Amino acid sequence: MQSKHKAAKTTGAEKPENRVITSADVAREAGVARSTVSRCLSGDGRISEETRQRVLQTADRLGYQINQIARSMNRRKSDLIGLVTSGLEDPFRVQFLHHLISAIQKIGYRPLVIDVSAPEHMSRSMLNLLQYQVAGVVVTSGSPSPEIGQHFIRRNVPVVLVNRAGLLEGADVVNCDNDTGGRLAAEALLAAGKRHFGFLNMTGGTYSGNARGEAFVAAIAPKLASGEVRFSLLGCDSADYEGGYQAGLQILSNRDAPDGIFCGKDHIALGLMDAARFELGLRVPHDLAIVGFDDITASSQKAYGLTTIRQSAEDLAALTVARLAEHIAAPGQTASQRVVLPVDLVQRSST
Amino acid sequence: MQSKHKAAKTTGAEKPENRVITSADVAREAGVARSTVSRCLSGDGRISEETRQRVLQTADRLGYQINQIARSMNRRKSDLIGLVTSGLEDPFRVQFLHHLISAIQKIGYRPLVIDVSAPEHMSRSMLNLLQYQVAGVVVTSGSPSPEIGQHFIRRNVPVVLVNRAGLLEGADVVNCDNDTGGRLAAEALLAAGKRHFGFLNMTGGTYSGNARGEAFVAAIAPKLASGEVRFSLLGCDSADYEGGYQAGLQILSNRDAPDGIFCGKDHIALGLMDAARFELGLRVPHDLAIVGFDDITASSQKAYGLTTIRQSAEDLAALTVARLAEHIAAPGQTASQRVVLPVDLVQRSST
DNA sequence: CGCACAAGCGCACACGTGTGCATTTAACGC
DNA sequence: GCGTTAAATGCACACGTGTGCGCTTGTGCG
Repeated sequence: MQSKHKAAKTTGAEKPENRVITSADVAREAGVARSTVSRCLSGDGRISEETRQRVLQTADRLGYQINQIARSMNRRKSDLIGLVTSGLEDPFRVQFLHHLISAIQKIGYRPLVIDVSAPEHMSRSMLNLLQYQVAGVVVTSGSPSPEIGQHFIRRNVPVVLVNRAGLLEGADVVNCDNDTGGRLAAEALLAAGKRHFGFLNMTGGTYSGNARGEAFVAAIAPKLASGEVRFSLLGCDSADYEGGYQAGLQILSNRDAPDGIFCGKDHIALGLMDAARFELGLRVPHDLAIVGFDDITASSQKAYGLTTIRQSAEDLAALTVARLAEHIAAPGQTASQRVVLPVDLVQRSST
Repeated sequence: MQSKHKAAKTTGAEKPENRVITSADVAREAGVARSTVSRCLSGDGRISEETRQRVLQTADRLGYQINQIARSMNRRKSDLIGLVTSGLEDPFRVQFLHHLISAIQKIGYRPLVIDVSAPEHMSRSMLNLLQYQVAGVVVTSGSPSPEIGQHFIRRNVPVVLVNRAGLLEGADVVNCDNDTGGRLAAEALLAAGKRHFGFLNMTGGTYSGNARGEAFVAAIAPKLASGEVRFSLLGCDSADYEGGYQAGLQILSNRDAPDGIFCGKDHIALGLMDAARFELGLRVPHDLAIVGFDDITASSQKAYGLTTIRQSAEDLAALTVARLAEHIAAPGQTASQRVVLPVDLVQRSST
């Protein structure tokens, strides 16, 4: 080994093509110590502008690429941010991730995606993130156990939950305003002149879905009590187009079906709408008014024109990264926070 | 420093909560050398089953998580696979990434996503991947310069291009069968009784788009020469719904518009279809037949029913990972390969 | 001209793991 | 019982970087 190194040195630039350039190479070439190179790169310490320029220029000339692995090793912290998600099937989540990845890169970090489609592996997968010395974690799917959360807090790794239940002690939570959303949906359906309401979401449902449904019911509670309106809790098997479609076939073939349905997610609403229009011959919104939640891109397409509660994926991502950045800037000193993203009603042709 | 360590040792298990468990802790606890722990974990070497069990059990009990950063440092190779993509706006790319991430995890690796929405940063961003000692790279967007590719080949890092031009010497290429796709599209439109064809894709276009258009033209070339049919090359500003929609408004308001249009991607086709149906009052497929490419999930929804050329995102991902796995198993010894994924026509109501 | 002080720089250690090689232990044959 | 062999294990170095601390060099003041 040692002799090999010496050989490489003595032969000079004979076989440079297969060697990886390290900071030592840059130092030698620039005629300074390796530590000086390091200080130039991190902008640290007391380095003369002249030396600094020379080193940076040399590094560039040699095509030096810093070894992030070695740097992470030394710092005991990488510049990776773990993204815990359950696949890319949910269109809104994709939109969110799109902006999130972009925002993470913008603050100089890299996203490390973990797919936890199998919920039983959730704990193991999240712990695996610690193996990469991640600088932070964003959870967009699944509900991490409090025990898992402790591991991250203990290591001062900030965790942000997005549109999830805030069970996790010490974790930040970024949520859209489900309460207002549910209320706006109720108002929209009331304004459309409907009187028999339904809330359709995946059976069992998620935290967000349940919160939206409860807010919806709370908003119509007075009229419900007076018998002025009716309400049915509806369920579907999956939280997507197909789930909404199948549920629509079943629910709407019933003679006493609701005429105003609020769906927990847009994708479900689109399936419901297609079942109503193309299978059961219902007119939307005349026979059935529909309100969704999220405002995914498909909802605004002419073929649908879904009235929905809009939450901005971009703002949600910005808030998430802002929380992370704050924790990273002051490790262990920033109190966890709960942030709520405003929503608004987007009126289209389904109400 | 040294004294601090000693203090921690002498106080024993007094403050274990804030220390990160290393393999040395496991070794001490299990009464073996640290190297033995390492050998147990990697399944390497000659370790008695008894020792092995005891070590693994101890590791589990202490909640030991191997430090991947340190491991990568030593191996000079991480278990990360770089995913070069340009955002998550294209639905088919999202479907592909979904399966790709899943498949990558299944072979024990982790995806590191790099967003190269700004094409001018492509080179820099790809080179940055080398900083993480990635085990491989998948390029799903942009066209890396040959010069960049050399850096990866030199380091024996396999690169797979997916549905991209195969300019990159030494890189593997996984493509869907654009030629057959273009031909099938032509046959479908001919069978629908159309005679004035168009090919709509983003102006300038991508490698895939151009290949599809050329194959389409080639398939109708004889009839074109005999004057039996006509052909127009159409363009739109963006490769998405909005692009197809705007192009549709402009193209179809023309009196001499095509009555059978093949689109480079489904998403464009959906926009075109909506413009035709809801803005210009055309009947699909009576007045205008449309064929797309990809078979994204939205295309099969009742509101669209788009006839399209289907490529399987899942198979595409499987082929991609298979190529990577082969290169990783035999570094630098596997010749680069060009793989073609079959496509087929999915007949729906738009033809 | 001598001394003090500050700025710039280099030495050497640490991070946690993998692995070649030497060493120890156990088993077996004569 | 001893020598030989193979299996099991431990030692120590290497990977590339960040950084505390001490050394060198230059400058200004008395």
